[in-house]
Amino acid sequence: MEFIKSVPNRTEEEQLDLYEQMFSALADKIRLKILHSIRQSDTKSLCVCDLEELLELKQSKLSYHLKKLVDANILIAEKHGTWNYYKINEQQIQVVLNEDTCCKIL
Amino acid sequence: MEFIKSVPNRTEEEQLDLYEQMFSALADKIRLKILHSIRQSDTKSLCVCDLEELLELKQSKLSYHLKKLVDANILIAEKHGTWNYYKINEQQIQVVLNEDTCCKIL
DNA sequence: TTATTTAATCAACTTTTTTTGATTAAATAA
DNA sequence: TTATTTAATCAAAAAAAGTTGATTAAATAA
Repeated sequence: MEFIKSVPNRTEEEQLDLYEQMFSALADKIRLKILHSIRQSDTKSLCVCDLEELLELKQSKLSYHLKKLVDANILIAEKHGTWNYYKINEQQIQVVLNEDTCCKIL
Repeated sequence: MEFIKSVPNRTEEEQLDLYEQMFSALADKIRLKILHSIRQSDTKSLCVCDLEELLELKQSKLSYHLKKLVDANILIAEKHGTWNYYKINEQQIQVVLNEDTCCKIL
């Protein structure tokens, strides 16, 4: 439960933290490939086991990288039964990248 | 893995390397502050000693971070006598960021 | 109930990145 | 010439990020 409190504007330091986290999340080939794979998928959403096959990476490694992207709010996780599906948070990615750049990269 | 070829004659793996390097260069508070300082300066160009004063960082640390930005082609170095001036390579930064994002961040 | 599947998390380890003070080099001034 | 200034580079240490196989938990199937 979140109450609307007088949340002060983000300080510059907090803003910097945010951008640093976003860029860090994008600064890795595996994570760029994950985003690209999700982008190109039919449902715009993939589970860990899909990515395991597609990228030929082991589960624990994928979970590690997925967490980085979720923490940066670039991916959103949705649980369906035993599966955990990940989709791109388009709004968040556009905080940093414009649509063109986005298309070019992901 | 298919990327729209903005830069011809590069393999997909090379493209990924390039974006990884760009994002890595931006994924650091000190380096974002360096870019911001240069952006806000009168001449859009600063030397190491200017940055030493502005950001209160020691010379060797600054040189390390400036090198990262130069290697990623985000900064351009110009030697004038004993001084080394750094300016932003606007074209390169726009490979990743659009103008709005650029203004928002730097 | 137990067995299986999916995926997060953990701890140990490896690799990469960053920091630090010292050294070096190049340009200029005395 | 020597001294000074500016800044790159180096090597050692510290810190952070990434990898790995094992364990755990939660959902579902048998």
